[in-house]
Amino acid sequence: MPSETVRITVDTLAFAVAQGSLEVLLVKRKYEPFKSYWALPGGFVLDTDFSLEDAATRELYEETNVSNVYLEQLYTFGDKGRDPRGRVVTVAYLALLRQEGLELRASTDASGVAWWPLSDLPSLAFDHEQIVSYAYQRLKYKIEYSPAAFKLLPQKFTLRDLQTVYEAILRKPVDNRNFRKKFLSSGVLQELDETSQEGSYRPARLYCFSEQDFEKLPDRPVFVF
Amino acid sequence: MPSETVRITVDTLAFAVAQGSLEVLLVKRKYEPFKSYWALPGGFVLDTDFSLEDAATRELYEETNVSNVYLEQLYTFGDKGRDPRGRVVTVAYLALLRQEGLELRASTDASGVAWWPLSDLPSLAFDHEQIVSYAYQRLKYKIEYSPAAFKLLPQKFTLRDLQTVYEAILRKPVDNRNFRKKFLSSGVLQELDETSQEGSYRPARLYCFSEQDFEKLPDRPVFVF
DNA sequence: TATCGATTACGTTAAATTTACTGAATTACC
DNA sequence: GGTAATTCAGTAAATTTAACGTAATCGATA
Repeated sequence: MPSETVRITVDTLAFAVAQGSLEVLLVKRKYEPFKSYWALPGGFVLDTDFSLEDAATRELYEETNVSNVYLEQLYTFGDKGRDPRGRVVTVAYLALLRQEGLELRASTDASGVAWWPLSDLPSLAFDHEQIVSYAYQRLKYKIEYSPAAFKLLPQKFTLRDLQTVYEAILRKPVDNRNFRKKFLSSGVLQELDETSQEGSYRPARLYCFSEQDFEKLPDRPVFVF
Repeated sequence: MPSETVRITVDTLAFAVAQGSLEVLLVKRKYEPFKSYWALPGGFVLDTDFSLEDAATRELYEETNVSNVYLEQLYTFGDKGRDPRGRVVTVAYLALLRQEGLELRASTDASGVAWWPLSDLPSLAFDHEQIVSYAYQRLKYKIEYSPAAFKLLPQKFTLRDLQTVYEAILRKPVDNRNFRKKFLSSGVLQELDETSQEGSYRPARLYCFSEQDFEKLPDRPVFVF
């Protein structure tokens, strides 16, 4: 009665913002199916994985050497025929991180790992293009009502850094002054005593994100631009 | 390499509003595990199910005789130990429907089907209580930015009917006049030439929902009360 | 047939928020 | 000491929200 053999994988779509552009982390497949295609890092859930998120964390680490990142479940894909090897149900995860300090390293069953700009992706294995667009949609909404954007920034950042993240994700410029006003009046930013000298102009104040103050906000979109 | 045997089920949490109260559809289990506990309708994904949503639709029909309802994927639960029979990954679905015209009928492996008020549920099998609270959370947000509430109403309805749905889900009274104003000015309601006589007072105008006009709205919360 | 209770339906106003701006302050560089 | 570039402070009109008052319409009642 209980169905044929169904196998479960977890795939992770990792986002980061680099030089004002939104990028995703991909691995190049060394073997069939979809040999030499780029794909999301991921793989089969093992007996030793307590949770699906644990599995996603482990696979991300094994396939890219990336660890310690924010993860959340995205969507589960299970249509017949999405994997030529048989029925495979994939639980997709969304990861948000910074590129600095990473040492990308492909596993032995991959021939490469790299960041790709979302606006210029290669064609992907399986139905991974669908996962990418689903994840991007989610991210766009998420930065409006959650502290998601801060997962893409270092602890200390300037308002310009924060705005760059929003503009990269929204793909449109936002009004400098209204952006600052909305964030400063929201109370989620803690002003630090440090500044950041970027160029031959006025240095920008550094801030850090206050999780506690964020909790006080209503849980509906507050960072809408 | 590809893990132990993992089995996949789809469980559906069906919501409806009856007499101003939000209710969920449950089935009573006839066999172990969790014999005689109430649980969400659902079961194993079969080879014949093309998609996971197809599987959810089929299981809902087999276990409760309910068909033709709105379904959307909710979340996937896969922690070890959530099912005593072994590793079971459950893809949970959210269903929205009306109770009128249904003929609930339990399958042979269940000893009952019934609507339960969300505010007064029995203790549930597996981790189904977690699924219920996740679904309720989702529904609460969903009626703010999506036409979800209309899935719980007949084609023709009064503004009072609509308000009752919102109040049942939000669990709080809403200002009558502001509620009407917001919906009427949103443009998603088409005024009909009919009225509904409910009691010994002024009859209420009937409206229907316009999907097209809804599409024109910004995709952020517009029905917030 | 006039009044009453209940509910639908329409408006009004003050407060809060959003949007589109003006312009000053600070830095490195020449 | 001026210039370019960017950070940062603020203002004012337009829009939206929140909290109300009140008229219109029905069946029931007397």
